[in-house]
This record gives sequence, structure tokens and C-alpha cells, in this order.
Amino acid sequence: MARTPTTHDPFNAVAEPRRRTILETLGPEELPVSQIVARLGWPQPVVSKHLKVLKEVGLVNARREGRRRLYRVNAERLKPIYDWAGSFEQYWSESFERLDEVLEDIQNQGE
Amino acid sequence: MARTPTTHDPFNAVAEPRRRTILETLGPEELPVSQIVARLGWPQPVVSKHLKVLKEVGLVNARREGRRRLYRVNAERLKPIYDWAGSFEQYWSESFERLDEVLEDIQNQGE
DNA sequence: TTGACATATTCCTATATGGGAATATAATAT
DNA sequence: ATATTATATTCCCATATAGGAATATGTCAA
Repeated sequence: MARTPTTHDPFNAVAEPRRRTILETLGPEELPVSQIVARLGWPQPVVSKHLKVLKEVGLVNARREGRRRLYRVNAERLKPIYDWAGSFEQYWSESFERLDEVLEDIQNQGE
Repeated sequence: MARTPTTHDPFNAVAEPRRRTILETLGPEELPVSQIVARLGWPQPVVSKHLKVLKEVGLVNARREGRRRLYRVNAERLKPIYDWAGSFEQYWSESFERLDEVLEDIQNQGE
């Protein structure tokens, strides 16, 4: 069996560094492909292919305007990633480390 | 060129659904491989291989105890993912959508 | 030493990828 | 109709998987 396809979900789509860069480049704006190409300096087919993946997983929306195609981030689809990683927040927050120590102290007292 | 290696960074490591499941299964606990195998019902080599990837990117720490090997989530390494996704939070929050509408209204008035 | 237990590694293969190069498609202008 | 602009698609290949099966390694007990 091979690796999970990049178009399977946002987690996989976003694993590619260049796709994250594209999302960062878009930011809150709605940009045509040419603008992304200009700002990043990558070959146009590379940008279009990554945009295709991003669109397939719903991380961007596309809209036609004349011969241009305008892309915009659909941040809703990033929320699951945020939420998932956030479910571990308690493990890295300092307050949790303190709680952890307290629990260990209690455990040690029982021995 | 091929896809970014899974061991390149946490983003890639976490793209694999089973590796996310392993992290969820560990939670705040420190567990031996056998426990993870028991809880998930996957073949032991599968679990060990995924743990290896998670360890290489620092998402888990390992510790020997007799013939067992105890794994624990290193949540610090998930924080960059949380922060990155969180940098788009303003785009999905409702307040931003309102702001967006306001800005569009202003823009339309100028035309 | 031998055996049992716990975990890691190797060998294999089907599968999907990202980028380069070239080309196709679509929309507009002349 | 034709040229031009903007974007998407196809063809190619080197590369890296994930999982199954089998095996190796490491640790403890008797």
C-alpha cells in the first residue's frame, strides 16, 4: 500500500511545504494565478498543480473572472487541523507540566 | 522529484491517519508498544514502524524499561502545526467575516 | 544455555507523488 | 480568423512510501 493521497484531506494537502507557502501568500486576499506566480517566482504549472490539490481538498475556492482565475483561502478547512493539534495543548502548556509534577508527587507519597 | 519525506517534519509525519491515531491513543500517558498494539489491534510491526517515524520527527519520546519500550507524546512538536493553522483563525472567525463585509461595503461606495 | 517475551528491522511490491518540459484549453482583443 | 494572454493538463521519471510476511535483536527468567 502507498502513502495517503495528498487529496485525501487537508492534513495531507498541507504536508507539502509549497502548498503551505501558497496559502500564506494568499492570506486574506483573492489572487489570480499570475499574482501568485509573480510573488513566489515558481513556474506557473507548478503553482497551478498545487492549487489543484488545494482546491480538491477544499482549502481554496476558485472563481472565474475573464481569462483569469481567482483563488481564495477557505480557512474553514484548516480549522480541523487547528482543533486536532489544539487537543494536545494541555500537554505542552506549562500549567499542565505543573499538574504533572503534582500528580507524580502524590504518586510518590503512596510508595 | 518525489513527495516530501514523512520524516521531514511534523506536518508530514502527521499526514498519515494512523500516526495521528497513535498520538491520540497515547494521549498524556506513557505506553509500551504492546499496549498500543492491544488498544488499536494493528500488527505490531505496523505500530513499531509508525512509532519510528514519529520518533524521528520528535513527536514522541522513547524510553527503555526492561524489555519494553515506553513511548510518550512530545506535544511541543505539535505546537508549530497549531500555530500555523491558527494564523488563519481570523479568516474563519465570524468577526472577520463581518469585517470583510464592512470593507467590501466601503469599497463599493467608492465606485 | 535455552526459551519466552517485547520490539525492531528487512525484503517485497503497488502506488502516488512533485517537478520539468511541452502542450492543450479558454478567453479576449484586433 | 488570428494572435495574445492566462491557466490547466499531459507525459515523463526518480523517489518514497505503507503494509504484509518473515526474521533479527534485545532482555529477562529458569
